Amino acid sequence: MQKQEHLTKNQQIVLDFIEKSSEPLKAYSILFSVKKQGIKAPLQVYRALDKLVEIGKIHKIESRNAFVACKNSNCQVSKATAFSICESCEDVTEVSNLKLSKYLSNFADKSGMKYNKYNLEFFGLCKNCKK
Amino acid sequence: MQKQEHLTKNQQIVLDFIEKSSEPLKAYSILFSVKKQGIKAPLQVYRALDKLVEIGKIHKIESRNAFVACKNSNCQVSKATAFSICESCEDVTEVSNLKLSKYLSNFADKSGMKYNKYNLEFFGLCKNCKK
DNA sequence: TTATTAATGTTATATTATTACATAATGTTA
DNA sequence: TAACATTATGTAATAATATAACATTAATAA
Ligand SMILES: [Zn+2]
Ligand SMILES: [Zn+2]
Ligand SMILES: [Zn+2]
Ligand SMILES: [Zn+2]
Repeated sequence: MQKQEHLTKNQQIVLDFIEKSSEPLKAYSILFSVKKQGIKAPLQVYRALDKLVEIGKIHKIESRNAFVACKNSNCQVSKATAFSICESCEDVTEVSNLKLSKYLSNFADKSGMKYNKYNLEFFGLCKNCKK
Repeated sequence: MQKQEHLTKNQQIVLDFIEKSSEPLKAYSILFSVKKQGIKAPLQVYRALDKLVEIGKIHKIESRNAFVACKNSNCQVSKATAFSICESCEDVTEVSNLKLSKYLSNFADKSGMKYNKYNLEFFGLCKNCKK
């Protein structure tokens, strides 16, 4: 039950741009950059972003209101995501750790709530910025 | 090395209001509600929120741009936070689980990055909404 | 006291995201 | 195919969230 094979034109334009970037991108900076490709309004970008998040091609870094391409081939849907964020240079990396994802996916606490999704953001200083 | 003992007037007004609420509150809804107490501008609310987050009295739910009072007496600073969020009724509960917090605080991956902070948000359906 | 830091008040503005509505493209079923 | 439903688009307007800039006052420290 794949979610969607074919991306529409706008979705592809936005995805291409995000995939080329080495850093998280904000919606309006994407908008500015894809104007030459015919995308004119915020809503066109937000709609593409929503869909790309839904199918797991990109993830939203909630604490930064920014978007990154999924670097983890396993993420077919954005339902179990973890990132490490450098508070100095704002570099963001998707954490891909099987033990962690298993631990969190199976996590259950006293609330009796069954979780079907999580997002985890780690903060610290990256190798470069630690020096 | 306590961070701050004494809250200023604005900080106290905002904190009181958040503590009374059973649900996460957004900055502008706080602003609207504390106008009768002399707080007039967004920045006054945002400054109070910033400080309250910094000293761990409240936490920001990043995926919702909303704020909740800390329910975990251990949180002196907002550096290791976890929440469960009902995607139906938007109820938010602070997860207080020693094993989880130890696991995440000690987490290290191949990136070699040392984390000094994290925020985790679980999503699902709460007991009520599951019925 | 003097200097320094932290908080405040106020206005304006920047940034992020959605509503509303009309239209077009695509997929499904008969 | 025709009829219908679903999904995506285009466009304009506006809502919601957050910060910059600057003047002033209060609290702390030397
Ligand atoms: Zn991913
Ligand atoms: Zn860094
Ligand atoms: Zn707490
Ligand atoms: Zn619920």
